[in-house]
Amino acid sequence: MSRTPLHPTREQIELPMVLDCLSDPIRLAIVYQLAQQERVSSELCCGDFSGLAGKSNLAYHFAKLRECGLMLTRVAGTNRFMRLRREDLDARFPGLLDAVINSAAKDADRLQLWPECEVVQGE
Amino acid sequence: MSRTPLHPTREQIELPMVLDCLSDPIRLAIVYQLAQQERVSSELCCGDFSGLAGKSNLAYHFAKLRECGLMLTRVAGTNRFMRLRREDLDARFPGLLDAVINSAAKDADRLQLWPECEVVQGE
DNA sequence: CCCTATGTTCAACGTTTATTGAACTATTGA
DNA sequence: TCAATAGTTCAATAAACGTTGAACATAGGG
Repeated sequence: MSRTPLHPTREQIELPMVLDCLSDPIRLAIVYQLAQQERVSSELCCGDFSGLAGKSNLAYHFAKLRECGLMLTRVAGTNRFMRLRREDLDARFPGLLDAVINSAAKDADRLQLWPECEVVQGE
Repeated sequence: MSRTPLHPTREQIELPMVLDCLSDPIRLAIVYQLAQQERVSSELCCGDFSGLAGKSNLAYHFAKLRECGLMLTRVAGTNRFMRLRREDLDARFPGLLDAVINSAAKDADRLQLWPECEVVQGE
């Protein structure tokens, strides 16, 4: 198990890859939930997304999100804590992430985004 | 040849499909060039994109762009004139199209977007 | 009326993608 | 030390995707 997963530098983040990454419903849901966590400046770990797909399938989507530069993974013991690369994304593509997240929020029921049901944390 | 291609209604436009459509470099270039034409409120026809790919490949991408609700095709004689569905997209996903187009403009060289070279019109 | 220009449709192809379960690695706590 | 927990990696599969060329449809100009 590699200790610290590879992430692209800010300048290596490419628009088509980001859009492709966001176009998958499961990955969009992950990004959406991470965006909700931003507001309380906390992180989520893999297990918090178990409502979206199976473990190995989630690992696949996490890798995609990491490789395209959308999120950052921090290894802490047996957990992986994740957060959006907000600053890098806003610098490279101003307004894009917010537009996507707000659009997703508008269609939350259609996209089956119910973060408040899945994300239970705080204990 | 069907007289008027099918387009989704405004409400049928889905975020993941739009993002997926925009994630292909050729389609992103098409959308980018259509956005440039918006500013002089004119349309482009298929032949104007011949620098991007072969005819049948372009037809494939045009169909995708139409089916996901990104653009509108108007049949006029032997030509097809196309334009962005700006109003519908802004209504469904506020700020998204502009964010994508501005981000693409920032990376114009990396994405090989050179509309002023390809799009020669006005005669 | 034919010929040309414009664009679509179709079949074929190789590639990439998402999803699954099983095997694996690493860390923590008893 | 042993077992449980958290997550990754791998191989296999089926579906979707992008690209190509050939055939086709349609409209307009000589």
